[in-house]
Amino acid sequence: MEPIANQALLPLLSEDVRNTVINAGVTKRFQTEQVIHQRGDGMPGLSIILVGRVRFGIYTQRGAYIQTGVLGAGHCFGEATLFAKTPRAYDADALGETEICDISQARFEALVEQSPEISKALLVTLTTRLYEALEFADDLRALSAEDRIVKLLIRLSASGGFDDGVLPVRQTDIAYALGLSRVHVGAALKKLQERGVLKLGYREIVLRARDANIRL
Amino acid sequence: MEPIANQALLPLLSEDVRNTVINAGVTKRFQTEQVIHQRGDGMPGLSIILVGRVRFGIYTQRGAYIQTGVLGAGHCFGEATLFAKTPRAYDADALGETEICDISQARFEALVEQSPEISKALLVTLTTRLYEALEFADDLRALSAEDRIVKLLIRLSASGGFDDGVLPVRQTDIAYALGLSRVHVGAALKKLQERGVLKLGYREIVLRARDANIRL
DNA sequence: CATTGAATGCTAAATATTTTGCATTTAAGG
DNA sequence: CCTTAAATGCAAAATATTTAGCATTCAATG
Repeated sequence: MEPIANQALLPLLSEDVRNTVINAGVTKRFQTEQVIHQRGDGMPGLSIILVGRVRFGIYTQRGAYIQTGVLGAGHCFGEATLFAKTPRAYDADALGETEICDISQARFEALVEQSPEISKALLVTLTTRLYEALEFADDLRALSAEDRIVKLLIRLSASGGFDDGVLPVRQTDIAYALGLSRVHVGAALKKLQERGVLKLGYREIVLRARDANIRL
Repeated sequence: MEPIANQALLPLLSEDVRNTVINAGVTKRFQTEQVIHQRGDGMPGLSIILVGRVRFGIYTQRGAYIQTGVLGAGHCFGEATLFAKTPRAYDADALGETEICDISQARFEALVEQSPEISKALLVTLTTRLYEALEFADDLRALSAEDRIVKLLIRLSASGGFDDGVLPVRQTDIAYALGLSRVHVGAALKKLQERGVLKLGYREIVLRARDANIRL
């Protein structure tokens, strides 16, 4: 799915520091679907998405994939390997052609020492993501599946420059993003279409009432 | 429920800095159930729990209460008012006799400027909490209600010094913490008891197999 | 020690959601 | 233009979970 989280790291940094940070790391390219790292990997360090999007998730014991989230360009990941000293918590793979800048722990620590700005930016990013995660969990309980779908679509619509609210989403994407079955998503979307909230297409959804009756 | 989150802020600070921080704030006492702040409140600043526990949650449109989490002594809250510039996201109230130290935004900024150590500690706390929140959301999908209950009990058991795994929990607490109905929790607990995993009591649960067949 | 409010136990009906399986539609490629 | 893999639509059965309501047990306290 789309990158939902706001407040990416890179835009929060001054141009100078941003360049310094990027130059301190090693940049690698990944093709669509290519694995960036796996849950359990050691290699502490901060990774920054320069281009593209990265999907995070894990496989349950029965082999089902659980998508935890998607981050877009400018965002970082792997903070937990630095600050919580834990191995990578999720499998990560590229959603399109993607460039990742990896900064080793040693390099990162030197950078932070040198530019306190980095810590501040990280605090903003992480706080935003924490509260988004909490809100996501709350919504799971407070909102119906239909409402959660509408909320997701509205966010998506608000996030990127899509013409006329034509969103390039597959129903499967919605199912993964929200942790619902495809069948349930399909049924909910059908109801929403009947209510005139949106119009379904092949690989796309046209959002009619951006502000439906949903409180974001 | 109990404080689940690890890596509280205060223990991560050196004694000096910890004292400086606490002295920079205004400490208030709260009785059980007393409201500390409400969702939407302005007042940016960092709040630190010196004594007791604080429960966070919101009310849905239909009046149902959703408990988002509980934080214990040493933890901080209100980061989002500083770093994300948002109003308080949750209603907060004291779970027992509680002492909260409030540090104004101005004071906090001065402190951070003076002791970079504070930023680092905050990064550790926030990262830990972010990944706990993500894991919580994942568990919602990957684990059955029974497994989530066992996981919660094991964590609780591991967190505090309870004799022989005798946990002072009400079934209602579990229901709130996990977002399940009391009936469902009761039924799941009964099954677990039949399997010999635990023993139910009045206002308490005795955990028999701490490591059940659950992968934490 | 009797009373009482809180906590638990239990049941049945209603709702939400997943699983399975197959049919149909769509866009892309040969 | 035909073929094909992916995406969607749909239906039925199985599960999971909530809601509502009431009975019972427990412990605090007067």
